[in-house]
Order: sequence, then structure tokens, then C-alpha cells
Amino acid sequence: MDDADNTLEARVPAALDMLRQRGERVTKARRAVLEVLDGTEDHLNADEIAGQASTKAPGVHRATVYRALSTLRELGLVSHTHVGGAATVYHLTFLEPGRQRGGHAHVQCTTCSRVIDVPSDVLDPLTTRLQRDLDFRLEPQHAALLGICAACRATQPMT
Amino acid sequence: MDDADNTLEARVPAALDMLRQRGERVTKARRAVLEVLDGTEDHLNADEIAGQASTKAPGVHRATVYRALSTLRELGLVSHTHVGGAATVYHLTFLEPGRQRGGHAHVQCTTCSRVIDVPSDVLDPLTTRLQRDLDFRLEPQHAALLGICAACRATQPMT
DNA sequence: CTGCTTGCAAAGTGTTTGCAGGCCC
DNA sequence: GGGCCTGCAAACACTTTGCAAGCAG
Repeated sequence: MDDADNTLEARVPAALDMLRQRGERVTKARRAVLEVLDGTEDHLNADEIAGQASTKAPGVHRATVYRALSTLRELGLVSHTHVGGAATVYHLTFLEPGRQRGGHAHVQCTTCSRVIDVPSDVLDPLTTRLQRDLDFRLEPQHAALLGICAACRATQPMT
Repeated sequence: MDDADNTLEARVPAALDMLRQRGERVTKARRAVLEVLDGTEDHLNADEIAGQASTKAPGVHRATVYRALSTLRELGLVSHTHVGGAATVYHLTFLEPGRQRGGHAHVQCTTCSRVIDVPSDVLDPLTTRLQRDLDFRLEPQHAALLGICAACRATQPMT
């Protein structure tokens, strides 16, 4: 509860309020999922969320986690990112209206599978152009961008 | 053999030659996969490739198609694109050295799942910046970019 | 002939769904 | 107490793998 970096403290209670507001029920499973997501910087996949949630709420089932994530996503509380060929990862959507940085985009190395976070503004030119040319609203963090990182390129002499 | 648009004609024979050069065997299944990919503008997933290949070479098994695609990918003859939450799609890599446009990137609507091809130069600023800042070599067509298309945005009042 | 490739089946992920019972409101 | 949510199991979609037989070189 160190008040250092949390203008956005109490995200879990706020999310639970949102649930109630929308007429959704506040259940042990949903609370556990939110707490897990609130308690990590990493992007976790459904399995990992289920694992961690089990310690908070014994018995939560994978299927329930998927359903909870689906509901929370529909409400805009949770976002997910498709990573290349692997399980989708989830993270809490920032709730603060003023703080709509939209998070960072994800760049993933196809060789070592490492995910690198990049500031979302790297994608701004692309976002702008897609919107202008195609009226397409890009969601920069919704899919990981793939390529080869410096380390792996050093190993592989492929151009 | 209309010489209009094919400085890159005869891609299948060229690919088969490449196989032989590398000591890989030229089999019915591999030839069928190459022919299917050569005969379409679309990006097909493994299942669709297997389906179409079956008409050319009856009996080709899905597993064989996966293995063939894997081999062809390792040789650089085939590329694949991860699309959001759906089966990976494959396409023939352009063989002509002079014609290395790298194809187009793919933009996919998360609502209607439609895939829109965009010229790869839309991604150039991003590619450049990632290379400069992170020494990361982006493969623009390796993953589809996700967002919401104009049509679906009209339907959904979501910001 | 040698052994790379295939066909088949089965297992392995990741995710969804039908149903009966349980808990939130 | 009504009905949304959950747990469970089973199904589903996509992909990989072990093994014996087949065909390319």
C-alpha cells in the first residue's frame, strides 16, 4: 500500500464495483482472477492465471478462469494479447481515464520466443496511417509483433 | 506462360530444384503443397492446404502437410502468418531475388475477423525504429495486426 | 538398398461447451 | 429462491509425434 505509484490504487475493488454496476455477479473466481492480474507486471496466460488463482481461491477451474476472463474482457476490465503461436496472455486494463496510455505493444522474437515491451508510441505512425488510409482502428497491443532479436540474429547468419 | 507478370514464373519447379539442391527429397506431397500455394492468392491454413492438395495427390495426410510446410519453411520457400487466435496461414515466399518486396502485412479486424492486406511500406517507420532502438529485425508479415475495421466500428459504438 | 518421408493413430496444447449443482443478489 | 456462475468432463480445433511401411535417390 505504498502510495508511491498508485494514482490507480485499488483496481480490484474498482473492478468489482464495475461488475456490480453492470449487473454481473462478484464471485470468488472473478475476484481471484482480478487479484492475480493486479498482482503481476507480467502477462500471464489462462493456465498461469488459473494456477495462481488456485492459491487464492482453492478449486477455481481452468474453464471458469476462461469464462471469467471472457466476461472481464467484455466489460473492458481485461485485455488480451495474441502471441505468436502460443497461448493468449491477459492483463488488467488500466482503469484510470486520465491514464489511457494503452500500455505498451509487444515485440516477440520468433527464435527465442522472448517478448520485449515497446512503448506504444513506436506504433503511432502506423496507427495514424491505418486510420487515415483504411479507417481502420489499430489496437497496437492486441497482437505481438514478430521478428528476430539482436541476440538471435548474431547467432543465426540469416540476413 | 504469358510473360506478362511473371518474371517469377515456374515457381514450383524452381522450388523443387531448391529441394534437390539441399538434398531434400521431391515427393508427391511436397509437390502438391507447393502447387496449392502457387495456385492461390489467398493465405491458406494447413487444413485448407491439405484439402486442396488431396485433389492433386489423393491420400496426402494432414500430418504430412504440416511436415512438408515445416520443411519448406526451413528452406525459406514458404512463409507463415499468425492470425489472431486462428490457424496459422501459409504462403509461398517469392523466390526472385530482385523482387524482395517481402509481400504485404496483414491487418485483421477483431470483430469480423476479416483480413486486409496492406502494403508493407506502411510498416517501414516501425521497422526502422525497432531496428534502430532495439536492433530488432521486424518481420512485418509474420503476424497479423489487430484492430477494428471501419464497418465494425460503425456498428459498435465503442470509442 | 538405405533411410528419408509418409500414413495413420494417438497424444498434446489451448480453448469452449453441456449439464447439474451452488452461490450471489 | 431464482437464475447467474461454477466445477467437472467431454468435446473441439490446431499441431506434433511414434511407429511401421513406402518410395526417392
